[in-house]
Order: sequence, then structure tokens, then C-alpha cells
Amino acid sequence: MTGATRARTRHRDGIRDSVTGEGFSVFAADREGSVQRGPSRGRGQRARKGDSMASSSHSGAPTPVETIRHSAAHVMAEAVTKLYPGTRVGIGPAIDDGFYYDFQFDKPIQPEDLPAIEKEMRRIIQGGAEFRRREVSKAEARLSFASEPFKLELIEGLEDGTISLYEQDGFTDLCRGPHVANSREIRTDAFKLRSIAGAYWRGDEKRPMLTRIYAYCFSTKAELEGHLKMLEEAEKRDNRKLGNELKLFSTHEEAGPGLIYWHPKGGRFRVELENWWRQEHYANGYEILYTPHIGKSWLWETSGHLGFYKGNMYSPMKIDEDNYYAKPMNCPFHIMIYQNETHSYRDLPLRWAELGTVYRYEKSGVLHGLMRVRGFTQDDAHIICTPEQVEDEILEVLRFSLHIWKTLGFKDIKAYLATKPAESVGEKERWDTALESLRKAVDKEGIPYEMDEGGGAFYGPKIDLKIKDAIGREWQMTTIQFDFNLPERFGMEYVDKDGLHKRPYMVHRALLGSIERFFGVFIEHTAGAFPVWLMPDQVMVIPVASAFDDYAKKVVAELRKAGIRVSADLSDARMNAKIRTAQGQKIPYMLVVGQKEADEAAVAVRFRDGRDQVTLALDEFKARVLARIAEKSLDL
RNA sequence: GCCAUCUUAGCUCAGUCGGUAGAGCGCGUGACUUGUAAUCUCGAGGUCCUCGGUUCGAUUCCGGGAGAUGGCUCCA
Repeated sequence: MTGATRARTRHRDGIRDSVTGEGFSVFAADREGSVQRGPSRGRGQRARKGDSMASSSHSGAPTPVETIRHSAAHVMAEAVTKLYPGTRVGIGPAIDDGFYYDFQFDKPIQPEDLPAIEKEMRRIIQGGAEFRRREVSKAEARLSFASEPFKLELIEGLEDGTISLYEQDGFTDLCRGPHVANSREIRTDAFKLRSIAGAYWRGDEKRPMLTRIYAYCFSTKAELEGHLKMLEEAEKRDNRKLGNELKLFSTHEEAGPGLIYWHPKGGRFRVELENWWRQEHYANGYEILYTPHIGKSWLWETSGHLGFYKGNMYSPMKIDEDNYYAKPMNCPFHIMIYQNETHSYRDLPLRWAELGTVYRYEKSGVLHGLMRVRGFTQDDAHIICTPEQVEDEILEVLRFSLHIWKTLGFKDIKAYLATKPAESVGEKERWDTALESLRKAVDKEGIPYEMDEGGGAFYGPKIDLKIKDAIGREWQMTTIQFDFNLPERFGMEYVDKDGLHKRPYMVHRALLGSIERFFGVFIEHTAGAFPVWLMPDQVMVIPVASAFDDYAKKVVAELRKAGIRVSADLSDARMNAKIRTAQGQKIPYMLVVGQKEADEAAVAVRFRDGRDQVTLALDEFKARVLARIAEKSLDL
């Protein structure tokens, strides 16, 4: 994989970056995401300084790839305004894998128009345009951009004093810079216009929608090619495509978009995963709860959801004169259980987990396969503890989470520590101690972390974990969040040693995040070739000819008795076709059986990963598979 | 929700310059009885997303709607 594809947020064409991939937030109203979301880049992780693997363009010091991208954006704006006179320009920054520029066209343009723009850009680049910086007063700037309403607005937002302009080839843009000295530093074979998209001016849906042209852009051709290759690979692994091919799940627009139907094979996966999840939780001192799917409105008024989160909740249903809401979160229900009795400090910490299915309204335009849905199951838990316990509890959660990810085969994990935003609840002291306990935990576990200043939810600081998948994309999965708000709002208490009633600390956490989204990420990470223990079909027996169907059935019976998920392909297709089908279904072991095997009570094992096949005694094979399953082995 | 593109068989896609449609895979059937990635035969299967308009006639052109896909944070 090239440096370029290694660069931070590798996201497929299909999924946009987002800061919102939060595991869950109690009040996510200020962000649009919830548990779902594509590969995400946290706030502390903008591409600003990154991608420093920029290589030297031609002579002299290396030009950071960001500068190249930004300059290429100017070149594109020049090309567009030349080809479409009268087009108003917006902004054109560098982004993770290239750049974009926002325009307001008189007539809409089509994707077919991109090649012409690209061609004009190449012409400009090869013409060797010099980039010149010029500093002017605000008044002068206003004059130069008299016909550019968006630029004028930007100018008004700037501080008084000098304003810098960059000019190349007669095209002037309001810009802070820096830029390449000469357009030739942009490689004509290292960028590619990607797509046209609508984008609200300044991201505000009340402002006009501009036309955004996206482009990939790197320092070298090899990096661009590497990136395109990664995107191609991502497309092959697309959870929607594999979900269909491997018969794992479906969605049904006619029955409601954004809702997942788990098919038998997806169901096998999920049951295995959840059984393991439950086992692990009991082993780690959790208790498992089940709570209702709907609840009366006072719960959501008290929690604050109806104030902050209403837009993401489904409309209420009236039952016996009361309004009930489908739950967008599980927390109020867990609190109801807590409030059912008086708690002593001796009861704490309480670790309560639930695979809780929640419903959240998501705008139709953001729905995406398993990654962004309207109904999903959180692997949610709430830890209720004393202030003294919180540090250990956080460390425990972090350890637990790492154990989970390691078992599932994810090694590359980063943490993001989000601190107090401007608007927040809870005394500063609590924030400080909470943050300190988060920091100590990541330090102790030796996980690399970045700070996300002001990125916490208003109700408390948090740690998010991002995992890197097999093709280098990062996904925000685990979230561990302090909550100073709900204990207050619901008046949660415990009786301490000194007989005083005190407020407990509450920590929300989700490890996998959403079972649906995790499934999507896992499908893409493994390309559908799950580890044996999670594979819906673990073994396929393939007789070389129908004369050996009986032996194939015997093999199936024997393995099935041992609890292995196995079947035989007794269709009248050729053996080669059966192998092909089983391989396409990513079945880990294909057992080819004929006269030889029948005579010796053996099986010829063909592995999904293409390693050399081996012939084993049936007992031996059985023992091997059972061991792999028991160990949750990632190997076959 | 907004912008752009798209919606034809279970899946992947052709096609009709306006005269109601095809392939491959899959499924069913018959034959063949095979040693590590596709055996051959025949057949079933479509309100061409939906509603309306134009037209003698619309899957095709126009408009409304639904859904899908790519975007809608990246600050000059």
C-alpha cells in the first residue's frame, strides 16, 4: 500500500468523512451523527498538517501535498471561470485526498463537463503559471471582488488590516496561502476530478446551495494510483454488495428505508457475536439488562432528549392519553432500574449492559447500507460508580474494549480525548478529574491518542477509539463518555459511608457501537471472509461425483454432531462449479471427497485462503476446526 | 430535507431515434457422472419504480412523487 493510501481517513468514494461517528451521544443534536457513520476523522484529526509524505515535486524543497492541493484548487477555479464566464466562486480548500471548490453556476453542469475542465487545468498547469501573493487593504479587496458575492461575504468576516490575494495567470483569488511558486509543481498525472456534489454555502442549509467539484490530488502519480486502487478495493468490499452476495442482510425500501433485515446467514453471525459479547460481559463484571422499546414522554423530557434531540426522534404514539416515544437511547431505562431501590456505596460500581435496539430518525439522504440506518442495536452499557472508583472503571472499560478489538482482529487503534466545550454542564473540577482519569487510562494502556479540544459533549468528556481496517480506513467505534447531566436530571443518588446522599458518576460506553454498523465495518474489513467462529457456513462438503453423496452425508453428520456448521453440496453441478460457489461464499473449508477419502475415512481440505490443500483423517479435521472455533482463531 | 445522477427479470446490465423488451448469472427441467474456481439442453420469470400530462400509441418525451447512489464539517 502506498503512503497515500496509508494516509489518515481513507474513505471509499461512498462514504464521506465525518466528525460525527460518535458511538453515541446522549444529546447529539449539535452533531448530526450517532452511532453510525462512515470512516471518520475526529475533530482533532483534520488533515491540515497531515499527509506529509508529500514528495518533492521538482526542484528545491519538497512542496507539502496540501499546498499542491490548494494550488490545484485555484487552477480549477481559473479553468471553470474561463470555461463558464460569470460563474461565482466560493471556497476551495485542500481536503484529505485532494481538494474541492464550490461554485455557483448560471446553468447547472453535468459530470460530463468534468473532462473539459480537467483538460483546461492541464493546459494552465503546463503553461507554467506563477503564483503571486499581493497584500491589499480591505477596501481594495472589496473592489476587486465586487462581482463575487461569496468572496465579499468572506472579506467582511476578516479582521481589518491587510488581506492577501493570490494571482496566477490572470486569475485572482482571496487566499491566505501558501501556494506553490509555479503551477508546474502540480503534477498533471497526479490529480483527477472526481465528482460533482451540492454543498450549502458555509455548510448552512439555510444558505444557497453551491455546486462543489471534488478532485483527488497527490504529489505523485504513484500516490494517486495507489489511492484509486484502494477505492477500487473498497468498492469490492462494499457491505451492501457483499451483504447481498453472501446473503447476510437486506433492506426494503417498500417496508421502510434504513431498516435492516438480517437473513439466516447474517443471523448466524449475529448470534455468535452476541453470545460471545454476553459471555465477555459476565466475565468482566457486567450484568445484562433488557428494557422496553418505548416509554412515556416525561422520561425524554427529564433526560432532555425532547429538548435537544427531538429532530432525531420518531413522532410519539398516543396510548391511553399518554405520549410514548420509541427510544433513541437506552439510558433513561437503565436509570429507571437504578431508581427502583436505594443504593449504598457498597453496591457500586454497577456495570449494566444491554444490547438495546434504538430508533433514530435520520434524513433519507444520509442512509447508507449497514453504516447509517434508522433502527439499530447498541452494545450499550452504563457504569454507575463513586467518584473514587471512576478511574479504575475507565481503565477497565478501555482494557475490555481493546480485548474485544484484538479478538476480532483489529490491531491498529487510536484514541481521541475530547475535552470541555464552551457550552457545558457540570463544575469544572468534575470535568478535570474526569478528563484526568480518561488520560491516565489511555496512558496506562499505551494507546496513542490525540486531544480533541472542546470536542466533548456538553454533558461530559469522552474517549473515542478509532480502529483501522484492512485497507487502511479508520472507523470510530468505541466511545466512553462521562455524563454529568443525567444523574443530575434524574436525581440519582447513593448513600455513602458517612450516611450522606451523594450523586454517583455515570459513564456511558459502547464498544462495538451499533451491531449493524459493526457488521458493516467487519464485512468490509474481512471482505466477507469472517474468522471461522463467526462464519455462517464453516464447512462445505463436495463429493467429486454423486456416487460419493453418501460418504459426503456421513461427513456432514459427523461434523454437525460436533456443532460445526456444515453442509454438503449435492446438486448435480460439476465439482469445479461447486468449489467455485463455495469459494465465492467465502466458506473457510471445502472438503472434497471421493473414493480415496471414503476408503480412508478422510477428507481433502481445500482452504478459502488458497493455501495448499491437505488430506486429513476426518477426526483430525474435526479436531482442527473445533480448536479454531474455540480459540476464535483468525487463522484457518 | 437540499444539489447532482440514477431506477428495465431474484442479481449484474443491454435496449427501444415513441409501436409494451433482451443477455449473462441465479432458479426450475432433462441429459451427462466428473478429483480442486463455471458441463450441456430446454423452460419459467418483467404493471421497464410510481402517479399524472403530451400523443392514435409512453418503458422511452415532459411534470409531480418514492427510493437508491455521490455529496451537503474541512474556510478566504
